[in-house]
Amino acid sequence: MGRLISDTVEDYLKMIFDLSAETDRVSTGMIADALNVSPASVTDMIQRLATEDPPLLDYIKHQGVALTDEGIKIALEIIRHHRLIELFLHEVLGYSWDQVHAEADRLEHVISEDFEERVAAVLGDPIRGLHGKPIPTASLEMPDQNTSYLLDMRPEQHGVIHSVNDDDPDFLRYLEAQGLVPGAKFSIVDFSPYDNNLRLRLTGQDQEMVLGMGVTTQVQVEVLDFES
Amino acid sequence: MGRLISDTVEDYLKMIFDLSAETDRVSTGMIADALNVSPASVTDMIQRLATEDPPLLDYIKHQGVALTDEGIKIALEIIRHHRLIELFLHEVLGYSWDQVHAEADRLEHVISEDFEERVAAVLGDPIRGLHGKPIPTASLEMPDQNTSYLLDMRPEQHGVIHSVNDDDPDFLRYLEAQGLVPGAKFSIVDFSPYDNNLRLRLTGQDQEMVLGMGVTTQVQVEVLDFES
DNA sequence: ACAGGAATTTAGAATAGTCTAAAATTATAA
DNA sequence: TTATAATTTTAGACTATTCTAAATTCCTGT
Repeated sequence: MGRLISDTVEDYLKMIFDLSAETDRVSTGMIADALNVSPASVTDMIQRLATEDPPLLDYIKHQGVALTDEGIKIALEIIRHHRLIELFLHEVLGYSWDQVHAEADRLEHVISEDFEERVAAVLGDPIRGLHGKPIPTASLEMPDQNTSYLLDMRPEQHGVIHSVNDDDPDFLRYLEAQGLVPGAKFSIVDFSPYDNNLRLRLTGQDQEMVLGMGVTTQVQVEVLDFES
Repeated sequence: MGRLISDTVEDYLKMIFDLSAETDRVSTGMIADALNVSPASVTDMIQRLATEDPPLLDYIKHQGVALTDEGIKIALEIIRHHRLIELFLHEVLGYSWDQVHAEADRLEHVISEDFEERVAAVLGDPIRGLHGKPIPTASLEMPDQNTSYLLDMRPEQHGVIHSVNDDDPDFLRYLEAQGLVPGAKFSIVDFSPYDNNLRLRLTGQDQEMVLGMGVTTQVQVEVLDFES
C-alpha cells in the first residue's frame, strides 16, 4: 500500500477510467486530447505506468491501454474524492453546479482519507453526485447504473435524465436553463437521422426542444417503460 | 499579476516569513532545517527566487535572505489560506485542533480565491486562527499583535495566552490537557535562570506548573498590567 | 591575526514531467 | 495491394526540484 502517486498520474488514471466507458482499450491519441498533452508525453507516461511495481496499466504497443485492477482502484478513489467534493462545495459553500468542477479537480488530489470520511458523513453518505453520476463507495465499488446516452433514444420512448458531464461550465448553465437536470423526465418526439437531432418534450412542459449531438452525447438517461 | 508560483515556492516563502519573526535576515541553514531539505537545495532556490522577474527575495551571498514586498504578499496569501482552512476544518468538519495543520498544509496551495472568500464568509470573517495567530485580511494586511514569548516573562507578571505553534500534534494535545490555550490567563510564580524554567499558575486553578524552553518558546502571550 | 571549524556555495547528477521533430508502424482506400 | 495518410513511438532536449560531495567563505577563539 502507501504507493506514491503523483497528481499527474492520478489525472492520467482518472481520465483513462472515463475514456474506458467508451472503448475497451484507450488509445494514446484519445488520452493526449483529453489531457491536453502531446501524444509523445502520453506514450512516455503509459509505458511508465505499465512497468510500475504493481502495474497500473495494461499496455500493448500501438494498441492502447486498459487499467489494471490496481489502476482502477486509484481511479475510483480519485473519482470518489471528486464527486464528494463537488457535492460538498455545493451544499456547504453554496457553489453552483457549474462552478464545482474546477475546484474539485484540484482538491481531489490533496485531501486525506479523514477528510473524505468527514465530508461523506456531513453529506449523509451520498451515492450520487451533483451531476447525477454515481459516487464510488468507501470500499471503492462503483455502483453500476443502467443508463444509456440520450443520443440513442428514439421517438415514442420515455426516459429520465440520469447524469450529465460536469466539465464545461457553459454547457452546465445551458442545461440548467433548459431544465435538463438529473431527475427530469421527457419523451422523445422526433429523430432526424441525417444530423442526429432529437426533438423531445420535458414532462410537464408544453414546449419542445431540439437537441444535437453536442448535447445528446453528454447526457446519460434511464429509459422508462411508460411516461409518468 | 497571475504569476505561476509552485507549491514548493509557496512553502519556501511561507517558511521564510515565519522565520523572519526571529531574525532580520534568514540564513540558508535555518531554512534547510525548517523545510527538511539540504542547504544546497536552499541555496539553489533562494538564488532563483532572488532573480525572478519581480524578485521574491532579497539575497546577499553568505548573509541570508529577506522577503521583498512581493514575497511577503505571496506568503500572507498562503498564511491566510492556511489559517482559514484550519478554522474551517475545525468548525465545519469537526477536526480537533491538533489535526488541522497537516490537512491545511496541503489544501492551502490549491484553493481558489472564491473558495477562500466563501470559507471566510461562512466563518464570519475571523481575524484570529484556531491557535490564536492573526489571520491576514483579504487585502493581505497582517494585523500586528502586541505579543511576546512566554519565555521572556518573569515572576510577578501576569498575562494571557495569545497563540501557540500549530505544527506538532503531540505538543498541541499536551497544551490542551494543561489548559494552555489561547485566552487562558496566568501569573508567573518563579523563574529559574539556569534552565530557563518558568513556574506559573493559571488563573482560577490552584495547581502550578513548571514549563521549560520546549514549551515557553512555542507560546506567545500578551502581558497584562494586572491579574484579572 | 590566523587556524580550525562551521556555514554556505558550487559542481555534477538524478527524477518527473513536458516538448518537438523524426522514425516507425498501422490503417485506409483506390 | 500498395501508396498515402494517420497514429504512435523514439530520440533528444528542457525545466523544476532535489541530492551528495567538494570547494569556498566566514567566524571565533586563542
